[in-house]
Amino acid sequence: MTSTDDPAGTTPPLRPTRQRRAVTEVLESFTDFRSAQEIHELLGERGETVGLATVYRTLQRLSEAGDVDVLRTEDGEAIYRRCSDSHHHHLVCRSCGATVEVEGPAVERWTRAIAAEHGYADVSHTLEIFGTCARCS
Amino acid sequence: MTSTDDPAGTTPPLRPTRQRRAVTEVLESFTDFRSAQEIHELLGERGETVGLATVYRTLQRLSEAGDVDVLRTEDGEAIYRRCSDSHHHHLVCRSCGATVEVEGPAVERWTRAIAAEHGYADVSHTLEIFGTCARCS
DNA sequence: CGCCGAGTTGACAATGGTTCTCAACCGGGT
DNA sequence: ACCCGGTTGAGAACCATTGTCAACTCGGCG
Repeated sequence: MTSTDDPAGTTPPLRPTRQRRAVTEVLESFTDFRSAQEIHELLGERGETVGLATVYRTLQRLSEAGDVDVLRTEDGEAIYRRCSDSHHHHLVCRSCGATVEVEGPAVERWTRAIAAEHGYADVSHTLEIFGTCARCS
Repeated sequence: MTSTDDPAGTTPPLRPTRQRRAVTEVLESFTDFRSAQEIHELLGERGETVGLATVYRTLQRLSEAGDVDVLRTEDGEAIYRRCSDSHHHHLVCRSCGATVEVEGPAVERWTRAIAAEHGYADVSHTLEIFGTCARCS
């Protein structure tokens, strides 16, 4: 739809720079989703100097390449995490934010089936459940 | 966690003004998701003069009240639609954006069950499936 | 019927995440 | 060592969304 195509096959070279390495390394240091700005801070704490713009650009590349998953928080912020950890979803309380991590083989199977049915390959998905927790209702 | 509480019980009165009526009417005129700005334009086309800020505020109230569903586009824009249409999810091609609407009673049941199991009430969820469509792979 | 107070509105400023710009820089093939 | 194109960083630019605040409206009351 945009110009994200790649007639040749793979995207250009992609040079392994200090900054890119730093970002992918930090991505290894946590397993949940973090915003670009948080990642930028983590880099700072590590003593790595990487421009915020670069963090955004790198994260963008990585997500295009399918190396990181991207999600949007309720207020529109983008959050990232490296792909393929124990895959799970979140059950979040709308009013107090309490979160429970849940798994469901059935859903995993279902999404794969649906995707296959429509000819989609290399499937992934995001699923968030919202509700009011016992304490808040 | 935020200040979205309501010690009294229900949110204040909520006056039925021309603007609010206009917004809910426009919401009836389409069944898919539209951005606040698009809704604002639609209002203009209808000859209704409603401030953009008011559209945002109204949409916010409506979503808090559970009268409209909110979603985030991939680039962080919020899109709205009045609730309770045939509930469905999207299967999106990562590379060309081609989208298919899919349904799955099983998932609906599963999310409700999981939520109940953890004591969460008033459940809703978001689910997006990503993959590479036949044409792109 | 006119008056009043709280809820609402609209024009505009302010926010804040994300992207763009562009000159300086760096990696690596020759 | 040299060059060229990909990369970076600082800051400006974007743009959706929210805050501000004086003017306005609804609806109950005297």
